[in-house]
Amino acid sequence: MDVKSPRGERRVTLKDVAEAVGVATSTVSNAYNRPDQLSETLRRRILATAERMGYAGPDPQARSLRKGTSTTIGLVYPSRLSYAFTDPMAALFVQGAAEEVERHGYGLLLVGGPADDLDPDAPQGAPVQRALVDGFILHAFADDDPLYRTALARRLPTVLVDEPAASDLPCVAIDDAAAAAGAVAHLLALGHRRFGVLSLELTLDAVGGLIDTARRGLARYRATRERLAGYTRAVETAGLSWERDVAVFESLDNTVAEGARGTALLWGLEPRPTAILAMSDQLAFGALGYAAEAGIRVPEQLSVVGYDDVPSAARSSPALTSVHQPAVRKGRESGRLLLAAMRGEVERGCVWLPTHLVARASTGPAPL
Amino acid sequence: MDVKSPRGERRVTLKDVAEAVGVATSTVSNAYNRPDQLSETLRRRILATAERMGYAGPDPQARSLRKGTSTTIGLVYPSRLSYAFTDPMAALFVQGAAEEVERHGYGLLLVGGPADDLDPDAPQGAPVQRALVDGFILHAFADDDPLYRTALARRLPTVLVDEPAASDLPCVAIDDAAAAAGAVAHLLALGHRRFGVLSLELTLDAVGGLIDTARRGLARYRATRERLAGYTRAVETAGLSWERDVAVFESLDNTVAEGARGTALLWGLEPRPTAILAMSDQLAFGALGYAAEAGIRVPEQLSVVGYDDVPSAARSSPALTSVHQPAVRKGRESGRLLLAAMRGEVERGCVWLPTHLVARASTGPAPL
DNA sequence: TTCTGCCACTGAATCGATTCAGTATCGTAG
DNA sequence: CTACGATACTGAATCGATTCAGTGGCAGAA
Repeated sequence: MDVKSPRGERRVTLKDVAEAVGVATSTVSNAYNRPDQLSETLRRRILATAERMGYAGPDPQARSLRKGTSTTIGLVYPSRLSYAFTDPMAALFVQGAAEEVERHGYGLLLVGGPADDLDPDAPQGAPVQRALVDGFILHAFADDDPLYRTALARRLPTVLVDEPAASDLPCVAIDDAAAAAGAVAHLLALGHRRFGVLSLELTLDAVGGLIDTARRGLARYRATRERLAGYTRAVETAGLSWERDVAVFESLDNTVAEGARGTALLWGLEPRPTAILAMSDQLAFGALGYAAEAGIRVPEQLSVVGYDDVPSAARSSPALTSVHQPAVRKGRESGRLLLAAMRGEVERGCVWLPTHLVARASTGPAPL
Repeated sequence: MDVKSPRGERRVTLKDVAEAVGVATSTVSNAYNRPDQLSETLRRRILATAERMGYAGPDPQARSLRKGTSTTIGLVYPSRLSYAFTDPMAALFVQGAAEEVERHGYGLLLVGGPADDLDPDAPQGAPVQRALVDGFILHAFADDDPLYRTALARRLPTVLVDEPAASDLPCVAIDDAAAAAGAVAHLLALGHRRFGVLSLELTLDAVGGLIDTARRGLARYRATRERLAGYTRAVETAGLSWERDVAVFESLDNTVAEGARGTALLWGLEPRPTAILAMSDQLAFGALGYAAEAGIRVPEQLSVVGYDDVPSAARSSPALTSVHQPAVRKGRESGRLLLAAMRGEVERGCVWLPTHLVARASTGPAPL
């Protein structure tokens, strides 16, 4: 009947221990949680009995219900978790968030979107509805992602990352438009006049491939939207045309393979771009990979600018020029803001983190 | 009084909704969990009322207590989480574990060791004792880590990763000794006769720096121990001396900086090693970094072999020769085994995953 | 008409702890 | 000798749901 205990032994509870020792359940509870409330001798006796009986300690679930807290914070990704972690950026962000929350005794629960190929007898409902957490960090949602509303419906303290469009919730972000414009400025200064953009997904159901000007305005992810806006502004300020001089490839996911595929398409255009603006280092690595494979010399024939500046960008060959953003700190700030919100300290407005361009060997003067 | 609701409105419960609609609580519960148990009209009315009252849905904590499950699995690291995630390997492992468990509707809770610089009024006790999970994946513990016992004391289904020494629990691992020996064999074939090892921590309280032969035998982490054994075997089989021909640097943590520091020390030895055996790619990147900085030509003057073969190893300059291990698959297998164990399917013995050496540009013939 | 079976819903027990007001005991001070 | 304050422990209420054995009503069959 009971699958969990094949031997049929019912699980030992605090009550069992209390009966065995001959004290009230409250006393056993105190033995674990408030040692000052009972004599040291009794406490030792209780703990020894518990040990002997195989009592696993106060059940976290019961405690959690009674105390009204789970000392866990939820980190929510719009996609499947396994997609979120294909980019080392994700690890850096987690590192920062973990650093902040674990210092305050909190655990970090990774929560993904609903899976499509779900095991038929898996529990129903979105993971975000079932998550045992005291607060949420919502990471880079599309404006119209239904999961976003579902998460907010939990009415828990919440922090938004890269998604300050919506509302009066605390948030953490970078000035993506300015950062993107900076990347263009760098290339303009090197004489580039024709660009290829390797874009992240624009919408929940990304189409992928080279996209027309109309679709460029449809981005539902704030970061993507802002970066495109930044590119546009910088390009047009320089007297160039966003439509004529910039080709945009929308990738289906943030992977090296997609970056390579996009670069192949962009390189096949006529006239061909002299520089690639990638929205992540993963995509940029794909560009470098395709170039190496196709015998295109970087930066002599093609310049490449990444985005994020993950640690390995400095080690690639050629070393990748990239827009640096403080990933670990982003995680830390998210955690900090959430913990503050949970203490009831309302922090209004966004925390804007600085970025800067790191010029390395993957960019150079435009070819004639 | 109630910090969570600054406006003083008590939180809305299922009972409140039931009263408002005029039905039993069980009916409201059914409206959420068993739609077939009530008429569609009543269900709609209940859901609408709940929405209007600002009911956040059945409380996960209460549900969790009642149902006796949390649909969450815990991924436990011996150190602080923020240390675990300094290596991209960690992200790949998480990716695999997440892929497997989220497909079955489970969440993934990251659990770290107890923090030292803890916030004074953080909840007491190790996070592992408070974790709201249905099972544990224990990642690369030292044999004598007390946290290990604490985790087992929870008496939950458990899977061990890189730690099959202990017991009859299901586990996932690679043949570290053979893999390490393979790295040595590659270098021997290239004519190398004098080696420097960049080792991971040997014990919970690592000392760091160059270590003597006695300490080499003290490794408490299975992976580290096995790799050292593999190096030893390969070196001695070739007629060389483990003590005379191999210097070992123990790093304090798995970072590029430590790899560089270790390489500097090894390079300063007399006679100097012609090849570096690193126990992680992070350490190996440190070796490459130091070499570049010190003007040491790789592989002409010094060969470097990494371990793990993370994706960026293929992109470094020079491209890193490394022992490949299937990190994502390791995560997947861990998840799979744990879910099986939770279903009561006992799988005996370890799952051994294959490794292979990937030779790239960072290794070459030994200098004369 | 009576019986059977189904549908839609109810009530109470239960999950395993924590909390807090309250009681008994005892040493000490007045 | 009484009163008082500590100290050590008890008992019952409570957290917010889920579950399951009922109950009543109604349609269709006998």
